[in-house]
Amino acid sequence: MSLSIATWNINSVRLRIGLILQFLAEHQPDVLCLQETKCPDALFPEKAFREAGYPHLALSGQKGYNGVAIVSRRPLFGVDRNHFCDRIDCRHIEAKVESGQQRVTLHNFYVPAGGDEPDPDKNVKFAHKLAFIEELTQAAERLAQPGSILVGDLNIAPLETDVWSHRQLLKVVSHTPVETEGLLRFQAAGPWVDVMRRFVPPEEKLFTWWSYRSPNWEASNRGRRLDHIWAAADMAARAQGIKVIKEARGWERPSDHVPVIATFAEA
DNA sequence: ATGACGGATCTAATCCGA
Repeated sequence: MSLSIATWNINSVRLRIGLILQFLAEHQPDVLCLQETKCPDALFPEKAFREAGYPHLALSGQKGYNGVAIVSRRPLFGVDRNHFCDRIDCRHIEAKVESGQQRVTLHNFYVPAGGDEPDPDKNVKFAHKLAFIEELTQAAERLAQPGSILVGDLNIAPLETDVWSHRQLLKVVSHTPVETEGLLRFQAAGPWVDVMRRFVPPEEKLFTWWSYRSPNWEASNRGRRLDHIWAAADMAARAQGIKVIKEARGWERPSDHVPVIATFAEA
């Protein structure tokens, strides 16, 4: 038996409920963590998930922006929402799910994008992003307890091979040194294991996001790895593999992010 | 060669994403 966890920045859960149902039918993850749901909880398409076999929901949504959700085939326990940078902006939700004899804690994050200008003195959005990562680092020990998995759109591509051109993206928000070093400090503070890179060597390019603005996303392949699955050491030891569902970028009216699935052996 | 797009919102132009 195994536990499979998927993460997907869906860019509107209501607009793309059809694509989500297709993904769930094809890949049948036990749990799906969504970001950018852009949907108040009262309007979440609960019925569609229930009918697809995912009746257990943990929601933190708001109108128009941000929003995270955990949908599950298995019951969810201990749902909680953390807030960062003194804002209530629906960027974290956590829940526990039964896995063998234990309960696994899932943290689902949507880290601020950070705007265009990578200078915190000129751009308050970038300052917010850096402060958010810093607060996560302060909370790392609490978040990364044994039995924990962290997923989500972290909006940072930390390794050189996490972007199509390391050199050309060094001054582009998502791959600047202050961000990548900050994210790696947060990871080390857990410590968290980068589960995707356990299975895809760091020498190999690996992307989860391709801009809408490139008409020819597949041929030009100017992607970035912005979505991540991390695990505490005990869970990382149980990781069996990951899948990046790249074909989802080519579906009708797609999200600009694709789903990532990780599978863990049951304790 | 970082936008040529695409989403949500007080449907029209604006904010946002990264």
